[in-house]
Amino acid sequence: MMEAGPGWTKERVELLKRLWSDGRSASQIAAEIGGVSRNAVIGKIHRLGLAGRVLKANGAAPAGGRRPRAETDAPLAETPSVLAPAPPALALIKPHAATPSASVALPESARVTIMELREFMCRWPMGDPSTPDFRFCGDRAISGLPYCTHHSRIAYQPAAERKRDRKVVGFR
DNA sequence: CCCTGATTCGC
DNA sequence: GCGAATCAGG
Repeated sequence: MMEAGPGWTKERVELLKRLWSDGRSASQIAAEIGGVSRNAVIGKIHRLGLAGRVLKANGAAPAGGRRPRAETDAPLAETPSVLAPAPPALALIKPHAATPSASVALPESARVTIMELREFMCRWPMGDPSTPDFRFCGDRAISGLPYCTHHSRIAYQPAAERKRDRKVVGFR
């Protein structure tokens, strides 16, 4: 008894396929199946030919991919960074009234001033820039993006998803 | 700082 | 075939 080395049995592969097609991430699947790492899951996915869950008709950038194992010391090319998400309505920061008032009641949970903003903090504006209680979200931002996961979803809503969600989000 | 999948290559 | 290490990117 006790299967010592549970390889990719039929059942495990089936579970893998089901979870993957269900939209679960590799790490989640790995945790679900157990005994395997996220890399193992991804590797198996590829060997099964299930990779590329979301195919882009445009044949967009391969997104990811290790270099051909050579020229490790290639000069860093400066990426143009064309991404300009344009925050909801933050374009009018008046120079006046930037003084922090003391009698302002604001939740201390993840809400920071511009001085407290760090690179990995969410820059989602909260409140009116002209009022003293103007703060930023301050939650942990996605690396490379100015917003946290929650606000990134709001800022970068895909056209397909935007159609369904017609709720006005507004800042808070 | 966290995460995602993609690829390579020794085993 | 397997998956850790590494890579690119959000």
